Amino acid sequence: MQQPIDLPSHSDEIPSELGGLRLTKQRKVVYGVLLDLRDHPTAQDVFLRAKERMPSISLATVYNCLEALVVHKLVKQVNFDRSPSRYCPNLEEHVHFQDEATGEIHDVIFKKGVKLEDLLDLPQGVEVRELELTLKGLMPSSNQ
Amino acid sequence: MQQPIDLPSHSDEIPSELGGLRLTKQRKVVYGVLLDLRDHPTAQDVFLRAKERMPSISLATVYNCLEALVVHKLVKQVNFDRSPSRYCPNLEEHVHFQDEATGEIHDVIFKKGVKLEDLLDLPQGVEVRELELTLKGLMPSSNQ
DNA sequence: GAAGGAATTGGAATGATTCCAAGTCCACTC
DNA sequence: GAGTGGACTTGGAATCATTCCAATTCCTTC
Ligand SMILES: [Mn+2]
Ligand SMILES: [Mn+2]
Ligand SMILES: [Zn+2]
Ligand SMILES: [Zn+2]
Repeated sequence: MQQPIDLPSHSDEIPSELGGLRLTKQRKVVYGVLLDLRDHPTAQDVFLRAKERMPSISLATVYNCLEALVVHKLVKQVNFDRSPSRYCPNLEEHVHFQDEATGEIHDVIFKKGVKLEDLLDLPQGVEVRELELTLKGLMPSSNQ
Repeated sequence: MQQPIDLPSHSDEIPSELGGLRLTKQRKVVYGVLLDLRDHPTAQDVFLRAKERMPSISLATVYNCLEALVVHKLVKQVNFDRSPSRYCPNLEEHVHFQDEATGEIHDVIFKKGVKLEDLLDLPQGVEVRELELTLKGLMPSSNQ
């Protein structure tokens, strides 16, 4: 059960790939789920939502699709401690804040012009390839 | 098999507690393992090293001790993605850098005077309770 | 030195994720 | 427009770090 794009292949209006990723029906459903409600769902959450759109989809496929989307950098995998991974389609550089009152995860962006070197005492010459910053705390409103 | 401190209880020179944590033989062994080689070992690593000092210690106890040390803030639990947690006895505020060439994890401290608010566009009034920052990349020396 | 509560222990259970082998599907070729 | 090959999907089993549990062992206190 694999179907890359539902358009005539001679069309060049809609890509059958996205960032080098072949867009199968299942991958489109999974990606669509993430784009439609950007609440940082777990794989299980995505699975339940995807099933509404494609009842035949399997959990294994959801994991496969999420993995493919992450590898191709269309989606970020977000980890808070060792709880189930969450998935985020926001491609802007950003970090994650979890409201301890509601459990909700919010995107937070860096201020303009901030550089890592200004922040951290990194050893001379290190090349930072990946950065993950997670925050927990309370939002003003959730503060009763 | 639980033994808080090996000193007469009337002595007040060495605490039988540390940060409110009862120091049993096992907890001292586990904490000692972390202090002696600060290479951010996993629970499994700690277990193997602890067994050299106390062959009877169990993995469950190592997990229990690490948990207790973390709750009492004598040790930080460090997570890189979903790999096994690592443990760090460095109480200074710091973040973690993993050298992708060697796998080694290094402590990195913030520059003096850096404030989160200077860095991030946090919504007005949020109270940040926890911050975890992990980096991956290459050290200059490991660069060939 | 008995009692009670906390800590330790071995082993079973958990649960997110990964693995696997079988079945599908599709893009391409002839 | 059938045939092929390779990628993708799927259900179920396996993995494995971590947690749970019930029994036992240890202090600490009375
Ligand atoms: Mn964390
Ligand atoms: Mn990470
Ligand atoms: Zn996000
Ligand atoms: Zn550290």
